[in-house]
Amino acid sequence: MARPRGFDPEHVVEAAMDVFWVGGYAATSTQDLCHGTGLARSSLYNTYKSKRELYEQALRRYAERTRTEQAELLAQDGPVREVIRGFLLRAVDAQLADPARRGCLALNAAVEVGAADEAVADLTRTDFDAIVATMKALIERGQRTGEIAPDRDAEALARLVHAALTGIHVVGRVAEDRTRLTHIVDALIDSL
Amino acid sequence: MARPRGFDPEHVVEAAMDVFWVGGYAATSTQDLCHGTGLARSSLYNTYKSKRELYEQALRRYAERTRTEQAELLAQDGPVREVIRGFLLRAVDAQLADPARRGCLALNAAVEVGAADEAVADLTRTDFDAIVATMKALIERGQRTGEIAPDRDAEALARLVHAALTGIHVVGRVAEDRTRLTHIVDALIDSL
DNA sequence: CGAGTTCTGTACCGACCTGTCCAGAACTCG
DNA sequence: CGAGTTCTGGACAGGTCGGTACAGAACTCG
Repeated sequence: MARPRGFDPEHVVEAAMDVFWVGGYAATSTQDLCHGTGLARSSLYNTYKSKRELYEQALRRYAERTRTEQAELLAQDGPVREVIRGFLLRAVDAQLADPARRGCLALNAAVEVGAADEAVADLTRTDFDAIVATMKALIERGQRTGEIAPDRDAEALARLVHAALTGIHVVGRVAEDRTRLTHIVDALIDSL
Repeated sequence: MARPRGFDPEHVVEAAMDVFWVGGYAATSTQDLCHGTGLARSSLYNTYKSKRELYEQALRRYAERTRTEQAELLAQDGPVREVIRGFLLRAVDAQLADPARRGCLALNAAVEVGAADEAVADLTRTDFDAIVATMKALIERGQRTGEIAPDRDAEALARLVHAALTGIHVVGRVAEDRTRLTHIVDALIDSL
């Protein structure tokens, strides 16, 4: 045996995730990552083979987080329109409360590098699809309980809900007032 | 008098816009810009004071383009739901036909740099608001003609339409199939 | 406590980054 | 045609980039 690592790799990925989340991929330097994770260059490169690979790990970590959040959402009971409204409003509040306006890491990644990098594109697609799947399940539940008209296409509707979420995250990146965001939620819930 | 410029500044901004559109801000180098515009470094820096300033000019140029497009859209007659559907479907087709999946420059800018740069944030907000204003006007027209229920909040609905558009542009950056995008359009039009 | 292994701080590498500079070409106008 | 002005190509500058190398510290285990 030998000297063990002086850090927890999980925790490092989490820290790196935050750094990328705030600064994006290209504008984040390896020095920023060292600073954010508390590791020295050599430790970083000894553990992850490149900035790019660490970014992928961060995206994977984020996707895990999304999955657990979505599972919790699915476990909520009560009127599904309220569940969805609550979900979207939490996104609005989180966005406005965050001084860095980080939004959604997967969305940021899709927009900044997704078009030029298939691996990243794939990761973000997975993340998006997880949300869509949850929304679809909720909508179908609503159709069974009679809350939502049964003749509507649940998957299409789910993708509209996801689009509303992207709107919140995109506009929320530059919006200073709450109305621009709550309008999206109100109009969407009114449309279900 | 003296030697005139060997290039058209308007045309240069347009070319720079395309370069930034494909590569984003941070990942685009000044060399890329020289290559894309056909100018030498000194000519670029003699005309625009920095990469950053050229980016702003590109965003301004893009906003102009958006304004004329929106004006044309508003001039279209026929059922407003069809006008809106056509608008969104054109966005879908443009996205899928574009091998670089550029999406919307204003959105890309908002997501990549908007959170950290107030000037850019302001430009993108303006761009977004132009689209929302058009959608609101169309929806109000639909309410007058009886196509759309008059008790619905036209502005909120307009922001939902814009959110649908952001969804198309974001998901379209990484999507390879058409359904993910057309679902958004279908569900939205069905909700108006 | 000593041998063996792994981790880590620091220095370093070449490449590329944005932005500047300047000499000479190109052009206008009197 | 010549004087005066502006444009342009290319070299250059200082800094930062992502990534590597290595020597010595730190730790485990026999």
